[in-house]
Amino acid sequence: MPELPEVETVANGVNERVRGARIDSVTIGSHKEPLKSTPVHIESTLTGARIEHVRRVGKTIVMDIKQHDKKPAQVTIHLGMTGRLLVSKRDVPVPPHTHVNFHLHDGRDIRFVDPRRFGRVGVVDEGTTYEGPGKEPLTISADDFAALFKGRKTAIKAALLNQSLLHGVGNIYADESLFRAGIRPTRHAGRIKRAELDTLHASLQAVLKHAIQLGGSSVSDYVDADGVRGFFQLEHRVYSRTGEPCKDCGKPIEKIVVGGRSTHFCKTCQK
DNA sequence: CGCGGGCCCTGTGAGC
DNA sequence: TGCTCACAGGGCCCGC
Repeated sequence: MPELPEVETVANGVNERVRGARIDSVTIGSHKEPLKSTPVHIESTLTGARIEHVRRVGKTIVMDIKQHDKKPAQVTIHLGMTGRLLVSKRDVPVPPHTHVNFHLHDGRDIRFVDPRRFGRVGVVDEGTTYEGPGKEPLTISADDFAALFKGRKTAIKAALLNQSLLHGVGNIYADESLFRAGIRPTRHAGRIKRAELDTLHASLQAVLKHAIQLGGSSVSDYVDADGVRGFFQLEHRVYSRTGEPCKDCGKPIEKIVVGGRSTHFCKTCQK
């Protein structure tokens, strides 16, 4: 489901609701795929901990927690394609596909729900900090951005999706930023001129910031921590607009496969 | 090491 | 109406 703007929206929403709360206990479901750490490890790290802060690193939600007499630790929550993180009162029925349920001392739950089970919940050892696999798209400099693609033969779209380079960009925002920069998704990353990479750097940051302001993109059923849909899908210029007229030139938007993902672009506007 | 393809899952909607 | 099939915002793992 979610890319950087959606994860940021969820993390901020959950942070506002649960910051400072105490975790009494944790219920963990029977499926093992959604767990990146063992149930015992998750339970021992979370039980009795106070939630200091909830934030985003790449596409991962990070909960900073503190247990009495222990070093700070973190819970990492990756939403995969269909994951949600819901804050509910305990008497609200627990939805199907709830894999981890954090029970707060104040009577609320934080529920990790994920039908497809591509998401993951884990804990980071006390005293270490989760950094994510790559660089932050919102704060990377133009120089560092350009350096990521040097010598890479892969398509620029595939490079944008590579989380060990930049973390947080997914299929929607890769397509949207390439359209706004006028760059064809299939171009070899290493052969793109510096001036074009500077344009892409600016387009990517602008599109991500705009999407965050609008609460992310709601394609199908994405909702934030309050169950509210985002509105950035109304600003999509190419993603999921196959055959529809380009907003700039009027020619139909094309759909191909790049890096194993559906890729939308305008053959006239993107060189 | 870099890169492409297959695979993991369930739910939804298009098309027949 | 009801069924089948393709496809979905992600990422790991494998082989080349």
